[in-house]
Amino acid sequence: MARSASRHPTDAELEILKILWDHGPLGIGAICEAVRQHRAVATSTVATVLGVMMDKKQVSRRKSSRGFLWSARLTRDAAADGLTGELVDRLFDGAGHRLVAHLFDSGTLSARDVDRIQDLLDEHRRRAEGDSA
Amino acid sequence: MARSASRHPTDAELEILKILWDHGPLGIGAICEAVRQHRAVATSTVATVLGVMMDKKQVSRRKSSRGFLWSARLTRDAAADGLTGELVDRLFDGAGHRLVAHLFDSGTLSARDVDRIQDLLDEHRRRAEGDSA
DNA sequence: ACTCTATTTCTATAGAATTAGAGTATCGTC
DNA sequence: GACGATACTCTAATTCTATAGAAATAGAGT
Repeated sequence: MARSASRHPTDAELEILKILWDHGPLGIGAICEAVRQHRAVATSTVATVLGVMMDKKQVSRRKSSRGFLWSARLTRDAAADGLTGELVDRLFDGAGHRLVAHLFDSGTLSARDVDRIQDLLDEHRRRAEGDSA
Repeated sequence: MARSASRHPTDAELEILKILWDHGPLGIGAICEAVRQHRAVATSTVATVLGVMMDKKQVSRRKSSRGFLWSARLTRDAAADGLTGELVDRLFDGAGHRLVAHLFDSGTLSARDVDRIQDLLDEHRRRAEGDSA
């Protein structure tokens, strides 16, 4: 079988990555347990996905007394970068502000979201000035 | 779950949608021409994708003298909503401001992007005040 | 009307993602 | 040291996407 692939995590991969990001190194039993909070899945399914993720270097593993302990190797930020960048490229021709504009227009942002964005903006500006000074 | 994953446009579909959004109703020849600005593609390939898109109700068509004229039926905003929402759900647990936070942190925003976002924010605030006044 | 060519429809392929069954290995316990 | 539970590997079926060849169809021009 040819298991090479695309640079971004798929749905199944992302589901597992989130679990590993939130709850450190885990055995496959614990991973399955976490997935089963949301849906039924066979252990072998998770194992297969983990194998693919090893090939893609999204996870690493170390031997423990009982099987392996699995960890995320692709960081949350790196994944977010890749997936966000992909979206911006695919839909907004690479212009990040157009994604933000869409968020404002679509009404998916709460008032609190807007406040937080102002804070982010202020901090971003402050840092930019500090760098150039 | 038996995901019929086609809630959102795929890459090939999005490529065609963008062309139709930008240049109104087009015949298949013109669509192919536009795609071929970027890459080689067979006419039958585009036709097949258009057929799938008809099934998914992403496009409509009307008879013209020569074949059909194809139009986008899924709007740009609706597609952006769907794809952006999917990303926010998948990666940021539904919190839009976290997507924006990531954009700031990742350095993918230019200084001009930041300025534009401030404008968007100001306008958003103005509108919100206007509504409540 | 007949041919040329653009278009449409039908069928097929390869690759990927997702899923899981069956078999094998191994740890922990009695 | 045998046994049961857990974990790992191998193989495989299914579905979706992207792709295009071949055949059928239908304007357009002479």
